[in-house]
Amino acid sequence: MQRRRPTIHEVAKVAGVSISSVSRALNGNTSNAEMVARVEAAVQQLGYVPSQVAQSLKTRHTAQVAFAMEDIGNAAYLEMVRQIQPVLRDAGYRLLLHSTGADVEDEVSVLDSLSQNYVDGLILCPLRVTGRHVAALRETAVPVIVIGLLPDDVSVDNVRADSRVGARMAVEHLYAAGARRIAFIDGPIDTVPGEARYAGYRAGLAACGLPLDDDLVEFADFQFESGRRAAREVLTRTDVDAVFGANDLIAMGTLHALRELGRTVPDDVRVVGMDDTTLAATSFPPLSSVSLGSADRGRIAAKLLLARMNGDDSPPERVTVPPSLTIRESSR
Amino acid sequence: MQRRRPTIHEVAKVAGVSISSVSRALNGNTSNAEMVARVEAAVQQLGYVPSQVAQSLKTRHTAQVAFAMEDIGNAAYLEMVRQIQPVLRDAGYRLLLHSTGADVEDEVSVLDSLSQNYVDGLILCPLRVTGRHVAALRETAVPVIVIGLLPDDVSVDNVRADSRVGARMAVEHLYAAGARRIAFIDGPIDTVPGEARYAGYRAGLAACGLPLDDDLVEFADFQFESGRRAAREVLTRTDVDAVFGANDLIAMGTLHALRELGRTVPDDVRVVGMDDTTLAATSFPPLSSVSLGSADRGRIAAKLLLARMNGDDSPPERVTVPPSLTIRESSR
DNA sequence: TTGAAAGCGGTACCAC
DNA sequence: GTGGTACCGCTTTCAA
Repeated sequence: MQRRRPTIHEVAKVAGVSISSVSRALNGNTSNAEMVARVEAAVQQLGYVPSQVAQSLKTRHTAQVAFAMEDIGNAAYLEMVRQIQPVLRDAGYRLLLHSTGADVEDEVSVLDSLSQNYVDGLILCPLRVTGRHVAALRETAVPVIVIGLLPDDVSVDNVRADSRVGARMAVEHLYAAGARRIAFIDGPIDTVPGEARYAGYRAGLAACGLPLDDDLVEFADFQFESGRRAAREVLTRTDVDAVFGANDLIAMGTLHALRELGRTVPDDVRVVGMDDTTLAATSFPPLSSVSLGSADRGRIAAKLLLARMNGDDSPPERVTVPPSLTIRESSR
Repeated sequence: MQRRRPTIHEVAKVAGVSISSVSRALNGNTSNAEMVARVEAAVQQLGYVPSQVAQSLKTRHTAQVAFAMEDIGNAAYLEMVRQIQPVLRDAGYRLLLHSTGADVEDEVSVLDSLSQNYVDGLILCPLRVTGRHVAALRETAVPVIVIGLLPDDVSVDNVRADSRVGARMAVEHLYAAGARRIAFIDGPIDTVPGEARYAGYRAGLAACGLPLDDDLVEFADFQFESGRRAAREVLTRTDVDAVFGANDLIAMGTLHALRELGRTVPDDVRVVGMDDTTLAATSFPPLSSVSLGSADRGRIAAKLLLARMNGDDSPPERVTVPPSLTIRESSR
């Protein structure tokens, strides 16, 4: 292993033709079938593979696209990846994943450098959008699609979810199922999703004519364990006949807390989660969950990016993917 | 956006020096502090970012590493990614993920082309190892680390789990807990893990003095739904007091099948899974599972690869990470 | 120290 | 149709 790779010159020598002819034959820019055959024989014999680095330098095109997100371990991003990957692969692009690790500086540096290097396009899921993000977005050398909220004055293609409406849907569904004391376990209130989901929860209560009771609300950090703790807190503190968890992990923690407290689901307490990850379908009982359309957002972003990389220069698009509720046993 | 990027020539012109000097200043190969300052000012002013493509062509070094696996959605691979990513990033490499989609052709083509292009190294998790894999492995232009089983005569660094021993541990644990009719829901028998786990299951039975009963064995495809179906099959076909699922998804499917059939866990039937993913801890009841050390394997593979890329040419290593069993309620 | 120039491995234009 | 050659943007000798 680790042998030096043959170059186009060696292929040319073996085939007894010029490098121009080799290049043409390899790229289908010749009509001489015999030439193609000779070149291919030489390629075969040498095990030649064109250097994509050299091709990129010349063609200014890397056949790579980056997807930068907070954490590849997050199920929602994972779902996006699974949608983005095939779309881009079919179009001949490799996908490069970049976990920013929730670091804003790192995110900006991805924009600054990654976006200008080695990729033909970038899909970015920013946690928060800072002034530096905006500045960097204006300077990028390649098309960028942002998944998530973006200030209105930034003219970049943008695909967003609507977790506010999604949260409201969850509350209205629980109300329709008969619940009147609907608890809410949110993520951190100082994050974009945490804040939007809380707003949606309040909107849902208002729409149903229910009062906002602070005893029914608790904040966790979008993880299973902290969700369980927060749920225990609320469940022992006040009367509850339904719990809406701000994501599926929190809802799963809630299911465990309920079980520990001897409450049954959905008879005593109904539960709804959010994100509709695979966790929801495999939990016991299967968890109702509001999907924010991660898969759709990923697919749409990929297609949008593809169009931009193909030279589409119509005005920036702003797509909002509507949420949808999947009702399973936990709230039936 | 989409402005043309400045090149080193423009920086040189603005700074009033030659491109050689710019290059030197940027790479710390000069001792003239004033020169560095002038160049940096020009860089700042122009927003210059060196083209990594051009650098790579010259230096034959891309600062990229690929990790090719079956499906990034699989929790075990995800865990590897989370370990590999930081190790490589700290060493200045970007990680490129490639989901092969369980397609052998695709896997080989990754070896053939990706390994020779655009990356300085490759970590590969092959599902099956074919003759073509072996041939491709001998030809690679960059270091490759294989995670998973590899024929002994292939001299490539190899980090492996021991799912055979892991499966045996599961069976012995279930036997010790009192089970005598231990069913096994395997993945496809023609995959490396499927085969190894089956062998481990048989070894476990033998060690416990239990007979091998074909009625107790069923094959699924490592997914939740097919695991559930296969479990139903076995559970309705014969007498069972324990089920060992070849991965956590299959075991989760088994838990659901048991519930549908009105059997309780662990009282009627004990269940053990494999891979010890986050699913195991959040399931109901929490699932006992054999960890194959995915995180460790990922970390070790990354470090091995780093060493190889740094020129380490000692004989190929073969590391085996031992399995470990985490006992939770499902088999208590 | 600094600048000129020769590549790295391709592509594509240009004469022939 | 084919081969010679000028780049792509950078690094790195080599002289000055």
